[in-house]
Amino acid sequence: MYIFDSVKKEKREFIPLQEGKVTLYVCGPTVYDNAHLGHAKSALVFDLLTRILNANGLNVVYARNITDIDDKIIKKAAVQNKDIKEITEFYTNEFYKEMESIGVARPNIEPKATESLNAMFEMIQRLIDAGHAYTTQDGDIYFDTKSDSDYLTLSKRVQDEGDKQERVKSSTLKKNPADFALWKSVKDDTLTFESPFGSGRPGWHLECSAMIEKHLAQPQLAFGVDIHGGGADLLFPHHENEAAQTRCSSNHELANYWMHNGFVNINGEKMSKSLGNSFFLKDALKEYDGEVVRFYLLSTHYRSNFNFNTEDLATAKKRLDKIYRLKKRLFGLALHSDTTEFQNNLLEALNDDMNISTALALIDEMISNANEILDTAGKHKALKKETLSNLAYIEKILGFGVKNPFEYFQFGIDEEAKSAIATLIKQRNTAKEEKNFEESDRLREEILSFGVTLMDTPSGTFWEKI
RNA sequence: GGUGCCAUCGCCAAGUGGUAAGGCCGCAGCCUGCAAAGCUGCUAUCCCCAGUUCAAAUCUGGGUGGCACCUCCA
Repeated sequence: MYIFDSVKKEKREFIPLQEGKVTLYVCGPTVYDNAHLGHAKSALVFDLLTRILNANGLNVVYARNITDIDDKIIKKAAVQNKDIKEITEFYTNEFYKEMESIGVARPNIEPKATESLNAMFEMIQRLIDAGHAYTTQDGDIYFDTKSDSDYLTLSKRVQDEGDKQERVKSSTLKKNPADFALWKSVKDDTLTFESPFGSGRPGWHLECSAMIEKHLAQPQLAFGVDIHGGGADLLFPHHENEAAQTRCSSNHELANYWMHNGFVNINGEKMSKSLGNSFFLKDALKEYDGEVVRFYLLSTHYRSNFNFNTEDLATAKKRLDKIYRLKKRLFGLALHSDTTEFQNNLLEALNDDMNISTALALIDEMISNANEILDTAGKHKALKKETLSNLAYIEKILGFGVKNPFEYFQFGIDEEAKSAIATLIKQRNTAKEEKNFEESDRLREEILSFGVTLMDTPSGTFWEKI
């Protein structure tokens, strides 16, 4: 398998630190609001990565954190006049539910900042002892970026002392504008923790380093984890700072491979609070099955910038529909076959830095071939076996086609409408038997008004949500 | 201002030295009572200019046009 390492900026063959095992850490959400499409994209990308690694016979230990200590959370709690914990628990659950709806499996480990404080304290102490951190007069503790000669080697930024730094009105007590907080001494009591350094709260960058050390790292290895991932915006300063913390407090570098997924834009613009164009996952899920959203967000290479729009989402649905129609065609059959050439090719494509486009092209080709043969030789048992096996493989490795195909095509149609449609179909079939096509066409128009389409097949008349 | 990324058919999107995958849309046909679905066929020389090479969408240089990060951010 090959992975593009966004720090070395090249595609590298993936060789795990320990044979047969992979440690993966991905920066998770700060739980103060619902997940937007960007969160979904990131979760989806690393869900896919995990599946591919598994398919290669590797045992993946995947950790994704929940940041439940943050100024934004405090603000939200204040605005809504709610308890901090109420906010974080609510949005953590929302996150889990939303991720589940797009087929993202839960990571093995989901550490929370509030549950990892001791690990952070230990790391701060070691940084202080080693001369990499200092305490200011007002009790804040900063990482001394000047003390790390490898600082900025990750993002390959040029240290500039110039006026650029001036625009950030940071604490004048910092030795260097680039220094970042490990511990913020806070006097208010909204969200503070007792520590050996007094009361306050930890800096954001610290939690990831500490969690990796606590849950995934082994001191004897050259890196804390095999793969560290996150959104492209995290490379600097977040990952740069994480890397510095780990480098200076332990005897190894943080990660062997770095992976950063591209951004999701809305109509060509970055999603942001200030632009007011955030697109929440839950809104997309009102219109489309979660798997359609999954398919759409995954259908473009993970490193590319992704421009979200509803037209392309609808197009993605049409492509996913083809998988489900083939599944519907073979519904109820329980046949098995050995690994097929298609499956080998699919994995090979995904092993090349997750080349999803090639993978989807292979799937389309497989579907076409299967449909063609099924059209002409309906009793082709060997092909059916092979096709079912291929569909099962697609489900497992990509998470496409996991639902009951009939239910999939009925997304958004309520029970009342369903029974009404069923009645009308019966009436129409009667009319058809009587060769009363005028009446059957009239009934079809009536059925279509439910926003569905009809298909007459040898095994009966079916409808699908358009 | 600094750093980096990108520019391929109407739209989405692979390919990164060997002569342009795939999907959507469109057109023609098969199938169908008619449809829908499915199937078949058809549709680009890769932003511009110059260079390297037997050979470039792919490498180099120069343009033009987008975008991202440098501040919390997936």
